[in-house]
Amino acid sequence: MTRLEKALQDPDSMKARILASARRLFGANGYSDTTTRMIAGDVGIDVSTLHYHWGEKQELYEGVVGAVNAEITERFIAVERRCRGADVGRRLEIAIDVMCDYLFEYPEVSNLILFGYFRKADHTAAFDINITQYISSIAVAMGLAADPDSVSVQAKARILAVWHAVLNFISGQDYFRPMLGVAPKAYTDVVKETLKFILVPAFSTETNSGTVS
Amino acid sequence: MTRLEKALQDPDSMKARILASARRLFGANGYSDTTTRMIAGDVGIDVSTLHYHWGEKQELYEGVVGAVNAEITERFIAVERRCRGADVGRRLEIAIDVMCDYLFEYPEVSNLILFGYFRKADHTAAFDINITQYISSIAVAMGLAADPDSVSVQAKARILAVWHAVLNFISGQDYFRPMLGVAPKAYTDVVKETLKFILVPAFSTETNSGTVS
DNA sequence: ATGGTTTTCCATCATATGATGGAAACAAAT
DNA sequence: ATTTGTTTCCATCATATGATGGAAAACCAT
Repeated sequence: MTRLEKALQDPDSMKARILASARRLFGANGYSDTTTRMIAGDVGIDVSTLHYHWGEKQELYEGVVGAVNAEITERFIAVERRCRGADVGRRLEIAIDVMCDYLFEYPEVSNLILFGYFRKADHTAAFDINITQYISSIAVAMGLAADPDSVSVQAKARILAVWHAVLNFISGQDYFRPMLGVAPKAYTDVVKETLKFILVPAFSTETNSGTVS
Repeated sequence: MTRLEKALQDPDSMKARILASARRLFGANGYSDTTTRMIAGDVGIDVSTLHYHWGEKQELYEGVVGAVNAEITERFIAVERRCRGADVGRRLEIAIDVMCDYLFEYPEVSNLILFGYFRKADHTAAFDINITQYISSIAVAMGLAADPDSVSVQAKARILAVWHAVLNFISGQDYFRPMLGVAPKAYTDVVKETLKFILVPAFSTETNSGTVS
């Protein structure tokens, strides 16, 4: 194993440490409000060292997005596995619990996804956390469609609504928690409860075999 | 009426024209990615003319937020008026229709609200579009609480979830519409339908007099 | 130890941006 | 027409930021 290959895997490597700081800061401030000097300062290195390892700022950002994308894929697969055999209501509860736990643990992920909605930059390739690719498989996992190619517009839209509700509660927590007047720990429970309250009846009381795109 | 007073009311006044451009551009790009030169260029004036009328960039942004806040207040009052006498399900439908129509017409409003969630700047006074102040009155208007002072945490959280679902579908429309593969006009209908599908059953099948904060 | 490779930092550049001073153009009242 | 007050633009400044070259330091196999 060469030195370069090692650097890509060792979580203590400089490149990995920069990535970790970048992920946190991009998630907290967005792309434009995060400077390469901020990230370098957070790691405790000079800005030129950052450029040495990652090249342009955009490449670093793409590195962050790529890592987060891989993580999300992992979680979705975990949800799918845990959903097998359960009915629709139970599947939704599992999905809400797993994704809430993940996103509350890594709130920058939620921010990065939402930031992507606003970026003017071309929404191509590795620069966005692309939820598109997951939607259909989630619909199948939730029992809303038989196979990924025959998911109705309605089903896709409903998945999106669920997903968004989760994201906003996470990203807006500093905003909403004081408004609700609950402790940080209680907030996560309120969020889960609210999501289940809203989503489970909607998806349980219909057959969802109605309109097809 | 002095010249100054006139300038504040006339929508063709330079100050008003700057505000209109600023609103559109801040909404499209966010605060940091919108430069005073971009706004001035959009109006067709020099950047110093912009500063002459509005002072610092932040004051201009606060002007935008203030105007949008006033507009939103107006719409909420309209919703409340149109809801009187209807049952919970019908009230939700009215609220969804009115707010969707408004936000689809002025998508920058949705963006400005969501941008506020991320801003590190102190969340005080005139700088945020502050949804907090509306939540309780909406809960009452929707029939989820008897008076604004006794709105449960759960009811507030549910209002938030509804509100967010709307905002995300608007702000993310360039992102989601292609994914759903529907025409722009059809998209608004899909959004309304989806929101109603998800929200109405949840709020109709319970008494909502359960837990109180 | 030595020589080559890799990594890190200092100094610096080019550009973009928020902001301002002052001159010129314009408007309005007398 | 002259004066006074307002508005607009040009030139400019100070700062922040992305980025790079090159010297110094650290690392590593021999």
